[in-house]
Amino acid sequence: MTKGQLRRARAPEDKTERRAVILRAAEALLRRDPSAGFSVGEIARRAGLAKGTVYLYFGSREEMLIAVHDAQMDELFNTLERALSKPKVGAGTVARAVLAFLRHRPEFFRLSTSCHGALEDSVSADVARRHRELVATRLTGIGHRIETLHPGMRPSEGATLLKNSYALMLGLWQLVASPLRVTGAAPGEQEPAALRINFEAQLGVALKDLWNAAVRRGEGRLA
Amino acid sequence: MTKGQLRRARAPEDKTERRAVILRAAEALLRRDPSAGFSVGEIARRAGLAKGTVYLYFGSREEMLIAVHDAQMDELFNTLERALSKPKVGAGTVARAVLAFLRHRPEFFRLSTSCHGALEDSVSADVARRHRELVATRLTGIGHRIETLHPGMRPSEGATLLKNSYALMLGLWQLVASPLRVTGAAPGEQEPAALRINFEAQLGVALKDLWNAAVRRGEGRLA
Amino acid sequence: MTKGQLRRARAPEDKTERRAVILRAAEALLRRDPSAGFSVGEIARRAGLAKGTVYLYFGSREEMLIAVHDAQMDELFNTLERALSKPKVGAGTVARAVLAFLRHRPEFFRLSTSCHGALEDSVSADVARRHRELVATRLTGIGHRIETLHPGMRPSEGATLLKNSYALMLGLWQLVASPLRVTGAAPGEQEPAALRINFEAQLGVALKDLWNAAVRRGEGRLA
Amino acid sequence: MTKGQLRRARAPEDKTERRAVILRAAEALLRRDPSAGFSVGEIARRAGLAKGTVYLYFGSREEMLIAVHDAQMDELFNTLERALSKPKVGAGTVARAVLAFLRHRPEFFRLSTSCHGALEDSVSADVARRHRELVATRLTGIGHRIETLHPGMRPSEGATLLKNSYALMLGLWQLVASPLRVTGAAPGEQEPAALRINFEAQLGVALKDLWNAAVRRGEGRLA
DNA sequence: AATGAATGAGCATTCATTCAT
DNA sequence: CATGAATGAATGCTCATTCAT
Repeated sequence: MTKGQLRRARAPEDKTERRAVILRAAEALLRRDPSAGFSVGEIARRAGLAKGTVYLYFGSREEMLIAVHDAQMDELFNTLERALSKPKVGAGTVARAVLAFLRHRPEFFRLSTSCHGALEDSVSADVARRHRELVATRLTGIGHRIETLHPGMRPSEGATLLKNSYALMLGLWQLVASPLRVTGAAPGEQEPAALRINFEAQLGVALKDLWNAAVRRGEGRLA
Repeated sequence: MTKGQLRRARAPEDKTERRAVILRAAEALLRRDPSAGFSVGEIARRAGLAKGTVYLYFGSREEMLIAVHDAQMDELFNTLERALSKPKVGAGTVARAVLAFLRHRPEFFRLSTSCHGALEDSVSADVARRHRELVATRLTGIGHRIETLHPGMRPSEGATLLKNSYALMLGLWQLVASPLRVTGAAPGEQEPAALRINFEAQLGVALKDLWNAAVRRGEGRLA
Repeated sequence: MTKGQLRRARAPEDKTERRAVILRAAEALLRRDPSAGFSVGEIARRAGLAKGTVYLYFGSREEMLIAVHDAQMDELFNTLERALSKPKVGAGTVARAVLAFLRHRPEFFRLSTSCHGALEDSVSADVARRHRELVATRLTGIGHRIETLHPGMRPSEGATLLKNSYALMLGLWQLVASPLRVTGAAPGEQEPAALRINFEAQLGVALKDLWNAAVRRGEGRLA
Repeated sequence: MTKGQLRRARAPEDKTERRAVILRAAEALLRRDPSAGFSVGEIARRAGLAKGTVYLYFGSREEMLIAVHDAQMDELFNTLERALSKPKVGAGTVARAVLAFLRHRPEFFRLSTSCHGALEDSVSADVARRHRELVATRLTGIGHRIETLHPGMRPSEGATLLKNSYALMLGLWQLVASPLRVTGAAPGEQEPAALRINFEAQLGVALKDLWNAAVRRGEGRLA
């Protein structure tokens, strides 16, 4: 008495597609329902698959989360690369690009945080390594591009700048952006002013500070 | 079926002490055993108490975690204040102070991350508010101190600088510091170079960039 | 650091009073807060005593509940005796008296039900016996009175009539009276008509049926 | 860590059967071991299933109890219907049928009492409604049958009679029947005579009283 | 390949009862 | 006598994972 049962994925491309369906469902769940813990069961339901099927494509719940995260990071890196190809790039351009990305992927940092936990305990060394290599490769690549744009920069300073920028965003999000939609905030209740900041504005300014400092350091060496 | 049973905490000081014992146990668990999920049972065991006893001092597991976090944040803020009272403070001084703190509290950011999750769902609005107020108060206070040290700074720019600094640390930790002790890292296995950075060095530089940029902005206004 | 600590009950009458205070608190709790399970802690709180103190006066939670129940049964029996002393008693008089009692002791049957469970498992044979003897004594006494009023009745038929009456009330309450205030009954939601009866009216009629049948049986013998 | 693991219930009939297995286990537990609280764990053990499996078939412990109760009520109602189809039915026939039922389902009223409590707090409004509708439907149906048998009866008087009968049984059971098997009744120990009644005899007489009174009321109207 | 029933370890939480103070 | 801190067994429930079909 099997139910709707999707067409079986026989060809490799079908399998890739099936994998993607699951990832999309996971992403959507993360985005849509912040509270309802992302259980495998719920993800399967949204993907229109049975729970067991998910395990044909992912070794564990955590691997799946990491796969979603990897895909999103890839998107983010692509966004960055596009931004950096524009003429007259500066911290402003980059910040705008990133913020646009975040607006469409509001779950990005939540997921990032979850994955970080997963990488710590429940994931095979292999999966963890693959993930880190992906990040490293892209960081280095884009870092080089930045170094090219700013001749005085030393090798790896570009990647460092990127890491700092990413860190700033992630930390800032955790510190201030997310609490805004917290705990059914009694109507009329307010965040303390010291925390009630404009995530985007503050991020923009801080990114510029990091970026300009790095650029200037490079220019200093040239002079 | 009484076991060892600690001396009963009758006087208020005793109770405060008992509370502290639990918090210390939780802290230690967090620090020592990164994998073993911090269950109430395990914390109680380490505190030498029965599980039920913990619930005499904390309304729920999450409240307890938040209390640990609050205490650690307080420590961090105190560290900051001490650093800021020194003559000739600069980003370097602050960075050194913070790094020293983190070396003794390596679990700090893991806990911070956990609490962030807890604040999102499982905690009473009241507890959440109290926590945020604590943070806000200290941020504002220390922010003022910074503003005083740098006359050109505008009100709240000090707190903003602090938040950015905190965010940077938190994000950087999540990005690079913690993975270093991951999953029984197969001996000989190496982090990709692009990630295998010196957390402390990078944090120091980035903090300085943020700090100097803020200071300079202030000085610009004075001139 | 003992708190308000009531004056110690030294004299026997003080002890009796202390016992009564606890019973009253338990009763009030039962009456007022139908949901909040009657925990020993809550009862102690309402009595203005510490939990341990309660255990000085009652061997266990169940003993306490039974004591409350015994007291209430005594009241009910007194009510009955008063009703039976009136001229021209009939089922109507009795029913009215009982219903008046229930209106002031709406928790009566809930408690009765609880105690029944307690008697089954968690109470010492001694306490159970004492309880049953109390009931038996009063039933027999009042039964005799009824038999006196209706000359044709055989010995013990009075008590039997009483037991049937009590049973009818108890069962009817459980079947229909209590559900009326159930589960936040969605506004507009209605009990099925077959259940939505008037407890008092139905009880009145049924009691009369039992009563008249018994009386008539007696009269038949006389004729 | 798979144990014996029953054959999986794939077809709907299998699932129904599995559900029934659980219900039977719960029933048996209720019947056999009056003391051992009916925990979900124990029921699962007796059903030869894992705890989690039970939750595939019932939303909560209370839902399960209510399901058992519903099934037993259904049985009782069927018994009643059968009794009422016999020629020359009277209270005696009905009483005998019911008593036969109770002899095979001695746990019936204990469960009834438990469910009553559950319906008050811990059950979803939906489940509660479904239960009450079941009862209402059957009561009305059988009530009609009674009304048909006794032409003078008014609509709903049949159902009322049923409710009174049920109430009488339930109350009588609670008052006298169950205590008989109490707390390891010290050998030689006796119930007080006033309580040591013959449940069946007393119930039979009282039911007849109620029944005859109702019937007579109808006949009175016809005359 | 896909399914989804079954599993069972894991965990937070409650509360009657005890006993040191 | 009174207190209330401490206890810890008991229990309902979740959910990632497995595997028979």
